[in-house]
Amino acid sequence: MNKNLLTLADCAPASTAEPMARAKAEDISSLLKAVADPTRLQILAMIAKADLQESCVCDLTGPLGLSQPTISHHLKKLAEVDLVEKQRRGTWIWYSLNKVRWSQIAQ
Amino acid sequence: MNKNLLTLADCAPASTAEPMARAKAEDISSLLKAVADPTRLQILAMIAKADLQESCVCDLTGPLGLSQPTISHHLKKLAEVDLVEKQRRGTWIWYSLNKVRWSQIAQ
DNA sequence: GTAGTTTATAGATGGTTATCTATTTATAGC
DNA sequence: GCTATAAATAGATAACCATCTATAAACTAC
Repeated sequence: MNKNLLTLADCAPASTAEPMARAKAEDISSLLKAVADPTRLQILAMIAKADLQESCVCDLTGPLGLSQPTISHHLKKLAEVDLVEKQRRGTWIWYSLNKVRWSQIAQ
Repeated sequence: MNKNLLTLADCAPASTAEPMARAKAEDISSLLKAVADPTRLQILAMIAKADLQESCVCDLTGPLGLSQPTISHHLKKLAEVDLVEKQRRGTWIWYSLNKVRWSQIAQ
């Protein structure tokens, strides 16, 4: 591909390099997908601001105006990519940010 | 919410703080959604590695194994959030990373 | 055990999206 | 003008996903 002249050369790839491995792209994508939801961003922000930086499901339903199963669903998505951790204490389950994971991501 | 005792107190929000504004969460989310696709990640990586760090649509179809309209669709998504810029030079349209935008995002 | 509370799961539904084929638009060279 | 090529757009389709209601599971207190 000639970038200097406006000739109609064949449009061959500019680089012979392989594209980023699909598996790696999908790995990064799955992490980003987990965060690329406005409700989950709000959940993460709420956990970060909460006392002891942890929240239970019932802390989040009211302020976010969503049902309990919906909040559970979002927390599960965040836990699947290790962005949050859960810890049961009695009746409640406390969700917190997985700081090891977050510092990894910050690279 | 009492975190020290296992009493069945009412489950009031731990913090009286408002959740992150929905509009802000949706803004961030739309940017992340644009990047949270494996094909678009591959496209960005290919542009970054290309000569002069720019690619045309036909540079990408072959290596990624996708049709021309599909690549155009993905580039449009990336352009909508200003992650890539387009510049026509004759028959081809060259896509490059919007470096101002990327450095903004790096914060 | 029963009753009450918190969270998870199952199933349904409407909206979004990644992909394709077919077509149109824009440009270059004749 | 006509032909060829690059990219965008339109329309269709299948997969995915955020949300709900209803139900189950786990735990506490009695």
